[in-house]
Amino acid sequence: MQEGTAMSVSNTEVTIMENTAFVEVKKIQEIFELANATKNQLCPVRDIIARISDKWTLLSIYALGGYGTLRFNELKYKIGDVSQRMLTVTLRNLEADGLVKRTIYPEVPPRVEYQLTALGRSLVNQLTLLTDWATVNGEEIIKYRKLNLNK
Amino acid sequence: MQEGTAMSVSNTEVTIMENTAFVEVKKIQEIFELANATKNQLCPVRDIIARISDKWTLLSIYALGGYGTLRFNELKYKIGDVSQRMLTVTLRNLEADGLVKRTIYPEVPPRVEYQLTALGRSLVNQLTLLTDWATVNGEEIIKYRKLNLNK
DNA sequence: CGGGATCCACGAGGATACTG
DNA sequence: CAGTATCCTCGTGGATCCCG
Repeated sequence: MQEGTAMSVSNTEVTIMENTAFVEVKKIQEIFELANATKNQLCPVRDIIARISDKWTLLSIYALGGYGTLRFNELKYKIGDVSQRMLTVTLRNLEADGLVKRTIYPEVPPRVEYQLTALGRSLVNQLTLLTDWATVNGEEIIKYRKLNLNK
Repeated sequence: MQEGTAMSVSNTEVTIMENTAFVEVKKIQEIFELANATKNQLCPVRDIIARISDKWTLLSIYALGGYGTLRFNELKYKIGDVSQRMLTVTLRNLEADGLVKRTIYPEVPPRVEYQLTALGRSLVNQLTLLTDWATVNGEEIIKYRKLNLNK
């Protein structure tokens, strides 16, 4: 653990392997090494994560994942506190990324329906796992947070 | 569940079930209904997701997940383009949430080491799945994005 | 109804300088 | 080395009004 970094690294890896699959650790290291090689560009992954990690994006994907097809105002109502502008911007981005399909019905008054594409649906499955994690561990995090608030 | 949407909803659910497990869809719907009942508070989940979806938070967790134990500047170097201030803020938040452990060695010059807690490591496993998804589908998203750029 | 366009406030986050 | 403190910029995102 002191100055000989070679030994401490291998010790660290052993410790981590107790809780994280070794192959996963390797994968992460490769991503960072790739990022170093290409000078501060954490491959498209970073860009993708940044995009979907947006607050309204996440909620929009969830809503469409949970309810299938929604009109603009239905979606707005489901999310609750999103402004009309931000929902529009969010949906346009999702459409441009091929995650959401937008269908316009040339009626009066106009009707527009949104639904996830196959790509979008495959993402929901991943995000659901993350939500499960947050549901299970949320309380513990809140507990820590309040604990540190008193310091 | 509103006026005449009962039929279209069940049709929609059938369509979705082809690609998403029914139990997952139900879970999402319950979350949104809970959010409605409690007036615009998507339970702690939303708060947690918002917190970890921060750009530097995500990268810090990944770096610590991939390399185990890192000193402040090692971490800064791995991430690459994070400012020293934002890394400090990010690590303080992660520490307050119980995801990262901060160890100070009272030496001169001072040495501070960061590593994930068990809670943090369990999160890495979830995030890795998300990264896998981004790795597989990243190209397709970029493709769509460029396609729409020409419009 | 489902947006587009515009204006503006505010807070995240970068740059710089200093310190235990 | 690992921060803290201060200042300042710039983009996100809300409010408002208008349109097809």
